[in-house]
Amino acid sequence: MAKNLVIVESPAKAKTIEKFLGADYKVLSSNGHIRDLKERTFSIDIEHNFEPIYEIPAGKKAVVASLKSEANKANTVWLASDEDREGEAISWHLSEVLNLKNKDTKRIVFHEITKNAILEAIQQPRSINLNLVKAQQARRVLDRIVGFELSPVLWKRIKPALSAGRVQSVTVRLIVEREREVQSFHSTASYRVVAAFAVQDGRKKTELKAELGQRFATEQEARQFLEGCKNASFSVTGLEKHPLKKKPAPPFTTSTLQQEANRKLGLSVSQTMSIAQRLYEDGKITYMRTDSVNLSSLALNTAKKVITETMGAEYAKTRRFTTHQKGAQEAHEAIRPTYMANKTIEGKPMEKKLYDLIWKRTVASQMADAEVEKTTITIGMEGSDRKFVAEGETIVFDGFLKVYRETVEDEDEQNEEARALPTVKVGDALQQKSITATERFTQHPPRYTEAGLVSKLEELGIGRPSTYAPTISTIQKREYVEKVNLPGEERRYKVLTLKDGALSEETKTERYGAEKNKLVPTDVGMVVNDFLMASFPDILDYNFTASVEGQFDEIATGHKEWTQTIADFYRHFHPEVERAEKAKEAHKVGERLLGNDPRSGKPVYVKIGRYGPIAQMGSAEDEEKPRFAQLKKNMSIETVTLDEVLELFKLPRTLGQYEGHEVTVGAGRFGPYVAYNKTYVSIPKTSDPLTLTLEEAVQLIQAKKEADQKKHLKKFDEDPDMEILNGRYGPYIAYKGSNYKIPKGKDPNALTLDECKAIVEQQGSKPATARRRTTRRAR
DNA sequence: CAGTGAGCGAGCTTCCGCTTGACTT
Repeated sequence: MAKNLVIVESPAKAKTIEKFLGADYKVLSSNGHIRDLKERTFSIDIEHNFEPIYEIPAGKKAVVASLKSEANKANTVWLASDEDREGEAISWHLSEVLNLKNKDTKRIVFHEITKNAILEAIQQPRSINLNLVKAQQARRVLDRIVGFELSPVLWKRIKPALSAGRVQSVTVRLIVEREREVQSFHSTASYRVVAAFAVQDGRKKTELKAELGQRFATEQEARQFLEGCKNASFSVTGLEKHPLKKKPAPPFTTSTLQQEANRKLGLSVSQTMSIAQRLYEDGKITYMRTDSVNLSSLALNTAKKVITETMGAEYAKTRRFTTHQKGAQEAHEAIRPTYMANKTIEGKPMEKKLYDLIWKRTVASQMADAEVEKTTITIGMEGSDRKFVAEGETIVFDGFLKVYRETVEDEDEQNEEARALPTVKVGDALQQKSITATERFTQHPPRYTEAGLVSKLEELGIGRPSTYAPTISTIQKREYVEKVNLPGEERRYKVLTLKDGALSEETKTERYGAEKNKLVPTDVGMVVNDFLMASFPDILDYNFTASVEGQFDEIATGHKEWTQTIADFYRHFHPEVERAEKAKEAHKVGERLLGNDPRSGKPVYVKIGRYGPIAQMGSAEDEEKPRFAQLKKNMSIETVTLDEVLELFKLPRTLGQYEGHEVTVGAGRFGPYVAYNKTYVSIPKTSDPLTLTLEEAVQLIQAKKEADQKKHLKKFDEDPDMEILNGRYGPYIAYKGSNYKIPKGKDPNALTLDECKAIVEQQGSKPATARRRTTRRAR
């Protein structure tokens, strides 16, 4: 029997550590937190000093039970959760729940999973830091208060099932504000002038391209300048060379890994995390949720060895990086290969690629600076003080660039690939080959990618490595933002070319502003954001998290009582909630009056309805009930016009009678449809619901009837619930709202009721329970 | 996956941070 029980947070970590510690130690994991505020209810007793009401979530009962029994058997329990606020709280909850207070219990910490680090930690046990635990409790309670008091206000004032919180609401704000910047951006044009000169470089003829140091605001100025160049002579007036050193980027943290995996491999934030998780569980990389750029001494040494052996000693340079990020807690190492000597691994293609990225980034971070010579050639024009400038780079020593180059997001054409320039000397006369002035446009700021957003959040100190991916998915699930591909637009631009003494003009077209996988706010996102900004400016402030973090630090150092901090916050926050809840305006939040219907004179609004953005004609006080119409996908509350909305009210239309029933055309959740005697038929995209005739509608109805007949293959008189249907994917069994697959090789028409029952029995009610679980989780 | 189609309405919804697991057709 093991005398010692060590409890860590992650099972993969437990496995590794057990190997280091030997037979006297059993290592188990808590799988993160084992206790939390009760689900579904507020669970903070405001009246009694904000006393939290904790519970062990259903999913954690089994873990807790097995920890309890092992703890009872052990002589000493070592609490080895991470060394940060959350980790300290995990240890405290363990100590409470497993009833360890009267036992020999020791708290230990380590930042890296190496044998030395762990043996050292065992030598330096301490007790649980209760101030740190209180700081975590304050964090937890504050988040619950904010989330559970704000969200219901949104249900009441905007629409049900929305949510707000310290992290997610600010994240949405970033996207909304960026979108508004994009929308209000006005592009301006200017003319960029580039000259190509013929140069004799040693024995070969080559070309030197240089850009005029200034752009022209108008075509006329550009034209004038080119005219002036016709007979001008050019010569080299300046030649500067200076050495430049480039340093490698630090090894990966969660956010930089997400960033680079997105740019280099096209992975989404959550894809990156799940692939990294597999690598971690296989023991191939260190922990993937970290904000630290620190590497263990073991890693530093082996990196040096690998670099020296494979590339030469001049390529190695040991570097220690330090974190400057706001709120970083550095409980783990940076993300790195566990064994630096493994340049490649076995695994699925994406696992290999992500590993390769991590390996290169880590190794590069321990390599020498790259040495570059930067050359700047200035070209003068006789009789003018305008100058052309050419910049070039040559690599003197590649250093870390041999292994890894960080991708920079950079769509600006000015920064062309740095290249070597031909050899010239000051005074050389240059012959012009061509000079062009090209119309260029300023560009709006780029919309956020998922990874770009994470990096912004990290910069602001909002959220943690473990929550970046979930936060991004929450705001998409709530439909505050969506990931879109924007095709961009075409535009025309002018090019003026001076060649062989003649000036010519050409108009070209280009596509611009195309964006892939970018985040844009929905109508609901914008309305919710505007409402929160107006009612809770403090919570939505980009510095809110940083400022409460400062207070949590004071609690952690024992300078403040946690209940006092929360009481101070609650005292001014709660009245704001009550005010925002009560404020009874005549119209709902986010409503916009577009004008009046020219036929009825009734006012036409757009707003957020229970099921999303809608248009409303007439008001609730009118005798006649108002009419509603759902906005189409591409419409936005902020920009839609009265005429566009009036189109929507042209449905439903009545087409006439068919076999004694009224035939109407409506627009529903799934697009336009024909309704007739309680049956509904979707209108195909090829027909226009506004001009559809009665004859065409009847055709659709008949086609649907036929399809329905084919659909019901078999019914059983003894059990009307059991049916064999023909679906899009072939025949299947439908029974009490669930569908079941017919086993291969069976003739669906020959099935008996008993056989069907057996199939239902065999496949069980699994599909229904599975579905329920996924939807529950989707909330 | 397999069908869906109202009317602004009860029910119920929600936070952040630690960690993995499992319905696969």
